Amino acid sequence: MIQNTARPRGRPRSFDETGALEKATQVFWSKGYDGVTIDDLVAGMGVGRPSLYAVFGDKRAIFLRVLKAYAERKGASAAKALLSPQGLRDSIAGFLRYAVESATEKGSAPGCLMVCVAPLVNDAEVRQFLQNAVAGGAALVERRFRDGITAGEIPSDFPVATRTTQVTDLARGLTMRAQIGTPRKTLLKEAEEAAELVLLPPRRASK
Amino acid sequence: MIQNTARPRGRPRSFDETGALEKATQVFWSKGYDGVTIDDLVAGMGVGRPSLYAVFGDKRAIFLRVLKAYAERKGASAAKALLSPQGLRDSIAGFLRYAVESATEKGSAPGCLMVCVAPLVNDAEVRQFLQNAVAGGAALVERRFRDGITAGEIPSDFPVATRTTQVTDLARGLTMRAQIGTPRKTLLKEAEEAAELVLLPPRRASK
DNA sequence: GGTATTTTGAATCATGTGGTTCAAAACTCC
DNA sequence: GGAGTTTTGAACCACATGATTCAAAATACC
Repeated sequence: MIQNTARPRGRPRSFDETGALEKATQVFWSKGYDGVTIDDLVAGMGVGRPSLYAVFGDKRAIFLRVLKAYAERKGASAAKALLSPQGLRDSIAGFLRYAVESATEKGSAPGCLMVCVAPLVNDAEVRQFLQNAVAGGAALVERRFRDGITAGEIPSDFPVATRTTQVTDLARGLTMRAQIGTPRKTLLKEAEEAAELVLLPPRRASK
Repeated sequence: MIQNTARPRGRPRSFDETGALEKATQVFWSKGYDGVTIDDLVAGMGVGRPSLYAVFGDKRAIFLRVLKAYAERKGASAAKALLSPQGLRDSIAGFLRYAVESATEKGSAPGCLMVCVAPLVNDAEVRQFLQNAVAGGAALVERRFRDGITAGEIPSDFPVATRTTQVTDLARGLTMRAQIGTPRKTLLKEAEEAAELVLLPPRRASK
């Protein structure tokens, strides 16, 4: 029998691993990648320096773990906002609203780790991860559009691919404006308007 | 009589002031604000350390000068793309194309100093400047829409304010995707599609 | 209780970084 | 050509930062 709750051998850790990573998220989020020092992480995560290196590795490794955990959480939330049973317009608006809300959350820094800070990190692995994450987000939106066609909410010749990148680009724009201090209320209104925009019927092919 | 070409008194400078600032632009652009060290600026600008401090001040002061010069140049170019004599759709598309082109220029880092890096700088004056610059850019777009109404290119009830922020948000989205490596060709196509989107006729008020 | 095992905090070290000093160099003016 | 003026490069300083070491502390196993 394997004891599932078996404690490991030596002195127990004084911190929670995933909890410390969440705190690290806040540190990177508020200071950017290059802006954080190891001392910032030590202070923010509540983990001693030697333990930090032993458990997580150096700054780059910590950021990668933070980024992946963050992407997973945000991806799940975005999927929930997008795919819960509701009309197409509510889905798209919900997606954009979620982007705005998480970028203007009280208690967190404004903006978004993946949209605003990660793209500036000069690291091949971060880049690669970001590109995949971006593609994943777009795939989610695209899927919702296709479901909308199946359900008859939009015509079958709706330009799904085009509108998908437009939704994500608009979300990026809203998020960046959150970063520079645009108030939540303004952005929420614009999220609704953006949803309406991308659902407008395309111009009929002329001739 | 004032001698306009009078050389100043002592040893002449070995660098061109505005030229050095342009080189500094590239340094900040490619490394971000927190990522650059004074040594990076010394190497990139071709200015000795003491001269750098004497003429420009510290890193923050240099960045502010760089940002202002950059904003002025880009603002002028954007205005040119937007307001040159052409149809409304070409104007909007030209604006978005310009955003993409300057964000994917060979020889410069990808992205945009004002859209991608400045928003992350944690400085009150930078923030204030950015907000003004953003408002100024939007005002330019809005003006073009209004001219379009006057010229009869769009109906007088066209939702100018809404579409204006959408154009700028889409531009931000395209620029951020340039930053993470989306190829110019893809983005240029999307710029055209974005211009088409924001010129679609709004839904008629129902009822 | 004693031993093995793991984590922790404090101290430590080498290096990177922001910023200054100072004598020599390169000019103009007389 | 000499005096006055400004810039320059090299050296320098204090401090922040990344990373490691090591004995003490806290636990499980026997």
